[in-house]
Amino acid sequence: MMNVNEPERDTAGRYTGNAFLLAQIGAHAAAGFASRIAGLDLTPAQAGLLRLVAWQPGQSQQVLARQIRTPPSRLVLLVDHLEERGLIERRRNPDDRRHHALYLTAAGGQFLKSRLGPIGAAHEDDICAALTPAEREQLRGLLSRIAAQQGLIPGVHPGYQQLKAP
Amino acid sequence: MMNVNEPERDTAGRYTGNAFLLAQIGAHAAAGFASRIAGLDLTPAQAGLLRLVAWQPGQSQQVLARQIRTPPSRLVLLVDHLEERGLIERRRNPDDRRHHALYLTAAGGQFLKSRLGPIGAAHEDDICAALTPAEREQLRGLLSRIAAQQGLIPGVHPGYQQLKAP
DNA sequence: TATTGTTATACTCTATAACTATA
DNA sequence: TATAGTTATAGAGTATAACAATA
Repeated sequence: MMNVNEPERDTAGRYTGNAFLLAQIGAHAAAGFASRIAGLDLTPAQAGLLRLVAWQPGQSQQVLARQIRTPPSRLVLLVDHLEERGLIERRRNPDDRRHHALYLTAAGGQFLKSRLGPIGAAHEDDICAALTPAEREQLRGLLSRIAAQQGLIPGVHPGYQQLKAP
Repeated sequence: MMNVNEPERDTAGRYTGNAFLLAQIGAHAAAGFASRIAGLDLTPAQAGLLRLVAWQPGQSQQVLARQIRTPPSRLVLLVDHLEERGLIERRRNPDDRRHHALYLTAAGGQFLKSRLGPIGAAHEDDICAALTPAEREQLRGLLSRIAAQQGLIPGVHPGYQQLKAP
């Protein structure tokens, strides 16, 4: 068995451990997705927020900002863009008028279903082109367990915020 | 079987396809690695370049810049930092004095082996904590095939450059 | 004139901090 | 006084373009 103190390397000495492959393929997948949705005038962060609002309608901006680990000031700009396009809307909470609850509009729901959905499916199919359906399921199982063990929130992609060294 | 035109979602409607999981876990792994090597005063890009020079000694900056898809002007700063620390060195090519060939120094080789290596191994072990040794091998097989099919260069992590829409 | 490496400039993105309004 | 959201400012990081040396 391989020495656990040495990272895996191929015959040319290049590092090919799972962590490296995940980072490499993950960046590739993220870049590919960004490229696909650029035609929709959306950044990955905006698309992620749109999905988040769809899953959790009525949340305040503060709550959402904490979930994706981004400063509230950045969230404002993301929300601005989506609201200007009519995909989501801010509604003032009558009980506490400081809060802006976010909701998906009808157009936003339609956009999510007819535009973003197919793009996500095509992207998924492209990334997994090398694998059989059974292998894709197998991969999902392994990745899901890693994500759960690492404490990642399902469906929530934190913007690449830099982590302070402890 | 699942409709291939619909992305995979969990019971709460959250997107959990392989492409999303790869991007999510990949960003998490990259951030974790960045955090680990921050104590060594290295960025991921600098660490990647250091490894690249170790694998391919004597290459010109132009060639290396093309490989990691970064502008030559950015490479200059990365090389500057590594050279100031004595980990790599520029040598003028006597045949064509325009070229600066890059080589690992003895200190650089030592650093790679005794500092970066153990950190990479510990990181690998952390990311794969949820999996058995057999499952880690299984994952490596699946990921390697995806990387090959997607045309990713083994061991080369392109800095997160933005891809222009086609 | 073309190419390598470098430097200079400008731009984008993000975070920090000040500000307004509500409570 | 404290909190939600917003706006303003500043900083880091990166790319584009100008530049100097060499061919």
